[in-house]
Amino acid sequence: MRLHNTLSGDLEELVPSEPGRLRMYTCGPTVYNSTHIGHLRPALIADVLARHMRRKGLEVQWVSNFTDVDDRIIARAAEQGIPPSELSGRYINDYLTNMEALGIHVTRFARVTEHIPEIVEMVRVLVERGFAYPLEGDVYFRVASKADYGKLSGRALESMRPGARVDVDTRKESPLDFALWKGAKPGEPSWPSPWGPGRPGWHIECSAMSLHYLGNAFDVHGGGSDLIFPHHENEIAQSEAFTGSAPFARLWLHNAMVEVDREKMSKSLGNFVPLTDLVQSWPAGTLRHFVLATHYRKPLHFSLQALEEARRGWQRLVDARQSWREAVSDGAAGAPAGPLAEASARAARDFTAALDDDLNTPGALGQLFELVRVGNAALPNRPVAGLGQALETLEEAGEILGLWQGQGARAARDDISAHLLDLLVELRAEARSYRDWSLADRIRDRLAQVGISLEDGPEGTRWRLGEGAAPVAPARP
RNA sequence: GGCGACGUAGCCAAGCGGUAAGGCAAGGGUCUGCAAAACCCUUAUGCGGCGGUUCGAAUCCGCCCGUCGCCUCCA
Repeated sequence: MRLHNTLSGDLEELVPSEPGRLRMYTCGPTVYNSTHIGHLRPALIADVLARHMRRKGLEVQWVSNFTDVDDRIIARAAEQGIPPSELSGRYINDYLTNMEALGIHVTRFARVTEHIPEIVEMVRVLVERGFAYPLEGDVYFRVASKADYGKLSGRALESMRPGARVDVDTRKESPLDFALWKGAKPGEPSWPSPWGPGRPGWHIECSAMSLHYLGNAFDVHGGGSDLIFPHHENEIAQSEAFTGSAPFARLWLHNAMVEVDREKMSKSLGNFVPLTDLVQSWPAGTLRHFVLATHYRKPLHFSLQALEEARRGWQRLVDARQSWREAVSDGAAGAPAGPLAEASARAARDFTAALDDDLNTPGALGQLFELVRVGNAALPNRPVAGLGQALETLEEAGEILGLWQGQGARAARDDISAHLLDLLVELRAEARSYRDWSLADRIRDRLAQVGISLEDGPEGTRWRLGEGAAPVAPARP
């Protein structure tokens, strides 16, 4: 498959350096605040990439991180009068809970505080080789020591405006030099090091942990586009200085930002909805559909209306899957041939081709909707030739996108509630046979109030769980 | 000021040189006790603007306009 590589600016064929195994690292959150859709996007994109590659038969090793020691974590913990580890633990838990609900499974999460020795060793080597220098308990990376600094973000050293947004630290050799290690101030969490007690700077953790778990020159490194500079630029500089070889990562995958009212959603702007609120109010499949309906390199516009539209579109796919499943288990599937079988083969092929083309999830979704239209149209005339293939295609493709996430439990038909529902449907059918429309409508209306919809068809009444969505609005700064 | 991404119908969104997928919304119809769901039909001579290359451009090139991001907090 082809993916856009930020390093080259071009689409490149993704060929794992180690046959049969894809090594991937994505930057996770700095855990000082709640998880939001902006954090979901890179994780979900990597998740779909992982599912797609696994379907191709590759083993995928996906590592992500929690930056759990940082200035803001320390500051917020102090505000709240709790230890930094308690604050970071809370938000790590928040992130993991949401990822689990959304069906995103990282192979390994790495926490900075659990990899201090690797980080210290890396900094030590960088100092030893002249790429970094200690300064009053801190250690800084010497940007001037790397001739190719700026190659990821396309910047020339002299073009940057030091101090544009942050005060320049005049002690440093160059304003662009960045901290690998920060000496501890009183009361701050710290670890021993050759330069005195301190903690890692912002960028070094990703280098140390990705190299530790994945080795050098791994296949894909991903994250939000706001990390290109300085975070990923600095990761490249220090990693390649440390290993003495390039590339540190072969392909750099960056997603565009999630926006609210044409403005980036971010923790610092405060215009975000905690992901937990969304996960509680919307089906996981809806949220996945919402994010995947926009190509990862385009800005994603967040709004409740957009979410509701995503929910309706997604519901169409879920409904088709459900009615096809029922038809197949009723023995309505016909011969594995004919127009629907052909449409299924075409949809499966084009779905895969779309994902192969720079992870074109919107195009892939379009293929599924097209298949649903053809399949639904064929459904009334039984037996339905090709229905088996259509269902299989829909199931598998939906699985790669994770659209069925969380559906299993909701749709369970073998619990007490389901039996009670069947009883109500039965009683209502009796009322209908007496043409007692007011009673029939009352049952339907009351069930609708609790989120269950009844649909009368030629073969009886179907019930399904609707999705009541509680309103959730983004906070404004 | 520099670097980068992007600009397609009312909204969202594919398209990567061969004559505009798909979703949502809207209108009409079939079905239904009424609904819902489903299906059928309708909705861009047009792809930010102006030039250029080409037999042919939403797709390639140039300039301009606009939006967003980054230029040491950010996914």
